Amino acid sequence: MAAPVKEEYRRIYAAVKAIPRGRVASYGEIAARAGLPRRARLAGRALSEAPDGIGLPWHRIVRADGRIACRSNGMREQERRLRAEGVEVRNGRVRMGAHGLHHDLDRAIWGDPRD
DNA sequence: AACCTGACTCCTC
DNA sequence: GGAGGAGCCAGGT
Repeated sequence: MAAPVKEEYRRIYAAVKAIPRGRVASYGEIAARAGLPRRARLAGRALSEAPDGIGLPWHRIVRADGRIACRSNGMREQERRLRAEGVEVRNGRVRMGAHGLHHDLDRAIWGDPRD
């Protein structure tokens, strides 16, 4: 028997929750981490339908180019939350090179980009 | 089923 | 860096 579609959402939420504080990831990256390659849009949809009460760090998800994707409200809030955890946001844009995932190794070698 | 839309991404110019 | 277009997948009408 096939699992309900919600299962895909659950995986995406898990991937989002796995993002460390002060770090951001793109929709595509989240989808990939959830075992759903090329489903960036699904990640976006999943987040748009995500209940607020489950402690999901939705603000750590931005577009691949580092820009905040939210069309309607939430954009301001996302920016505020990111700054609150040390992520540099400028003109609704995040420095992916500095805060993106898969930079853990670089950070260990070159040091914290925020220094 | 066709058509439209969207918290996406990539390429070209 | 912005504009246009194509590929992408899921939902709503």
